Amino acid sequence: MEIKDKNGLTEKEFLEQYRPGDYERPSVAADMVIFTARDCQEDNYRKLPEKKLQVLLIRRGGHPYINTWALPGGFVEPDETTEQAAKRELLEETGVENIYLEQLYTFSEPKRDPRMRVMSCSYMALVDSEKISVSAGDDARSAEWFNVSLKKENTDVQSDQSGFVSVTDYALELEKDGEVLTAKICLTKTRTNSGLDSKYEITESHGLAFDHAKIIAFAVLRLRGKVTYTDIALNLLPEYFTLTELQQIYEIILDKELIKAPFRRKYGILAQKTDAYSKDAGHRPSQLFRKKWLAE
Amino acid sequence: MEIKDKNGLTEKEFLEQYRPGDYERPSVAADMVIFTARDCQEDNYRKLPEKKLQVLLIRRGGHPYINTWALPGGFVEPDETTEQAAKRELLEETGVENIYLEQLYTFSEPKRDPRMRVMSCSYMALVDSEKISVSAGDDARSAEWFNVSLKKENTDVQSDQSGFVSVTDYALELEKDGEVLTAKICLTKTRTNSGLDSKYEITESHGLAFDHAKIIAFAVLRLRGKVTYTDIALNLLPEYFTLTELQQIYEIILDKELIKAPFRRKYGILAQKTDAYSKDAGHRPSQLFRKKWLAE
DNA sequence: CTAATAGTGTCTTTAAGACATTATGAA
DNA sequence: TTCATAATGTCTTAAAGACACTATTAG
Repeated sequence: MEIKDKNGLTEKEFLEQYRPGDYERPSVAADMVIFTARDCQEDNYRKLPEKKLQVLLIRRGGHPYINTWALPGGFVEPDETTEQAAKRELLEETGVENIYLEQLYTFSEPKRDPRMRVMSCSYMALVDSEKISVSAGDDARSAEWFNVSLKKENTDVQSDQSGFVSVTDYALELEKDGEVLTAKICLTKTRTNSGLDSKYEITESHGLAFDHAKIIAFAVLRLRGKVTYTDIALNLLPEYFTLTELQQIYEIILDKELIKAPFRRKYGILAQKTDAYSKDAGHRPSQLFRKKWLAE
Repeated sequence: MEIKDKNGLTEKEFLEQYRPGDYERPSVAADMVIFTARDCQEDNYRKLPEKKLQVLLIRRGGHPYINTWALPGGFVEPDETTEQAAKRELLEETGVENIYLEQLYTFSEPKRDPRMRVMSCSYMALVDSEKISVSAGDDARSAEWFNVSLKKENTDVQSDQSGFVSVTDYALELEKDGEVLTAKICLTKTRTNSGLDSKYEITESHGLAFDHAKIIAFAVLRLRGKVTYTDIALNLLPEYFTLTELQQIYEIILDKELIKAPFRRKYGILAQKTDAYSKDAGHRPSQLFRKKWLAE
């Protein structure tokens, strides 16, 4: 009981005679925003090291955007999914496998790459600093970790009867050993009666290739949005950690200080007590915990 | 002060001589899950009409998947973004413009289309039923609204020291005038110590083309996830509505009953009182409200 | 009057925010 | 002993859940 189409072909026959048309197709790349959280040096032996949120960038050796910094990524091969491409790139770039990976957004502005049309299916990866340090330097390319800061600069809301337009400017700053890359991203939300337009625009970008400032800002905002209602933050911690470290992770992602007691009440459920303690801290030792992922 | 690359070319010279390689590229389509919420008939003159969440599907007239139902969508043209393609298709399919549109996910399994490689950049659109009824039938193609139901069937969690595997089965049911399309989607989350894999698989699909059951399930879950902390639900309502209608929208999205008083406390802020009232209701009339979008 | 929804009051339970107190170990 | 962090107690405030009560209309 094969169904035939208007040309009298079965599905099998149709597929055998099918030839793809010769129209223009885009290239598709998988680009990654790889985050980690790392301790900075602390001069005072009593003080805990401060943590910084970092992102991995690669120095471009050729045109376009020569000598600027870009997100790791590469083209999706014919026989792999975008996710497989991202995992492959991640392994090549950092030597790590089996880490948290989440698709972010597909950027498709026709002119985002001056060479030709390249869509970017972007991913966010989270990796703990211990894994990274093991495999650092596997690749000869100059990949470097930059401290990330994304701050809301000002918001302008104009509303009337049928909706509103809100314009928010974000300042992105990436820093490594004194080298600072900056960009400004403007998020415009236009809301009419039944209808919303959300548009990210790069208004300034220094030292970053393509539209990667936008992708990084998007990733930071996604991470910020998810951290309070998921267990995503655990992915930035090594196997054993203290509750203060867990809190530090939240603080660098949300870019604000949190109060200890309620933090532990809320997020303590993400940690499983062990009977080990931190040592040589210059103050009272802290109990070590392991990850306790939320079920769901 | 033009920077030259290793071949001594400036960026401008490089771009002028650049020729894209002749490797295989995927086609990219924009597919849409268009939701609306519509009243069903009610026999009892006293009772309020029940609302149903509906999705727009198009009957396929040719191979592959002939005579099954598919999401509206089409290929992305060389000079447009995926979002512009989605908006164009939306206008062609439903005659409506200027509605809520949100990118969902890019599906890229190499064999998801048996003809050739087609990536699907999927979008979710929300439209109020009044807009739709005006423009219904613009297109000669058989596009129809199906009632949607997505239910979690059972979850199996196996956890050990280093993580867990959770397997959840969802049953998707789409119904129109007695015609029922069904599918089962299995969501497997594999969590190892630092590492998460989320995989959607279609284990059964009757009457739906391609991997569209997966895309629809993804959209319903996204809508469910966002409805409690955004004002997204307002997009499914016409200009004037009652608070009970607002509550009905939440109930059909979340697929559970809500209690009136706390619902109004929480979501009443999304509505602006007018001095009009509903009429001919067979019971006490209700005050009409307009949308009051959240600032942010 | 009746059936059904509209609209609001309030009690209980739970969570969040803010701050204070005590404990502990290395130099 | 001192400093800085660890760990926990508790008071206040705000939100969520549950349910009850009164109001109002068409038929």
